[in-house]
Amino acid sequence: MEEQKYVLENQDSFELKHIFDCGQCFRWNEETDGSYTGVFGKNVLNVQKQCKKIIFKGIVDGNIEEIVTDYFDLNRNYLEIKEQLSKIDENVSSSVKYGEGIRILNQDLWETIISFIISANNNIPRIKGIIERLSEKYGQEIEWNGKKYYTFPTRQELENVTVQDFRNLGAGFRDVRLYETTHMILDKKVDLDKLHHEKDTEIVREELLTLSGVGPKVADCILLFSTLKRFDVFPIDVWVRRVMNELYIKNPDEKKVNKKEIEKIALEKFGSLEGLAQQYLFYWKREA
DNA sequence: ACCCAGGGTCGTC
DNA sequence: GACGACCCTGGG
Repeated sequence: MEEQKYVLENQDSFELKHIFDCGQCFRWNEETDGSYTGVFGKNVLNVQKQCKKIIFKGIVDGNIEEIVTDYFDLNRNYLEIKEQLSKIDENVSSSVKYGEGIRILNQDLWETIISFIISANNNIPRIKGIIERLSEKYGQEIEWNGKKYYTFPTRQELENVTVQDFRNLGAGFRDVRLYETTHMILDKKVDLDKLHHEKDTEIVREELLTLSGVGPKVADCILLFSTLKRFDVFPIDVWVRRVMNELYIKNPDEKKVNKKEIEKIALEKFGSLEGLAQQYLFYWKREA
């Protein structure tokens, strides 16, 4: 395939570091020139920002403008969202200012499910390593500029992968979960296409929770970061627990903070934008 | 050397 | 509903 290029001018709310380091994705890496390269779908893409210009180029399966517009959520008005969130209080306002260039990517549902099962009780360097090895071993190779990249394996490509194979990739105790979930999806015990057509977030959530290795936190991440794209969820991890406690609850023993209490406050304060609020607060707290 | 924590989930009580 | 166990890696 031929390299394609697309240039975007005067795009607001688009900072590479904010988008790729806010914890929503695991396959984007910074180059020495400050640009980022990543693999998604059958695409290998490099993104760089020069002043107000954003330059996308790479090996892309389809029309680059359409693919980029969809993946980077370019049709959504983030200025309006940020304005609404900033009205809530000083803290949210600071966090929004800090991560003003965040965009929530439209990532493939299957890839997001597997990636966040791997993320459980794990750290980011290791998560990235496992996903990279998984792709190298079972995905398709794409060569670009003399470098080799690998697509994230499809569910069919993982059909014959054993529990031990997952363990050998370094997945640890998540091996069984990955195996079971892969087969539940292959057997359509959970039908990913149907999930996209279901409107009620709570029903989709219940369905995701039947997957092995998917608990409340992982389910919410899948809902927020994949093409399911729900903002009425609030993934609670150690960082969000920390920041919510510091800002609103102020319990001296952070671990004792009740999840229900966090959820209640989040819903009251952030309403239907709670997923986005979570992301700004998470990025703010974890980076600073 | 040793301990701890990391974008949690699961089985057991 | 609370509690410990779980694989593995990096950092103090």
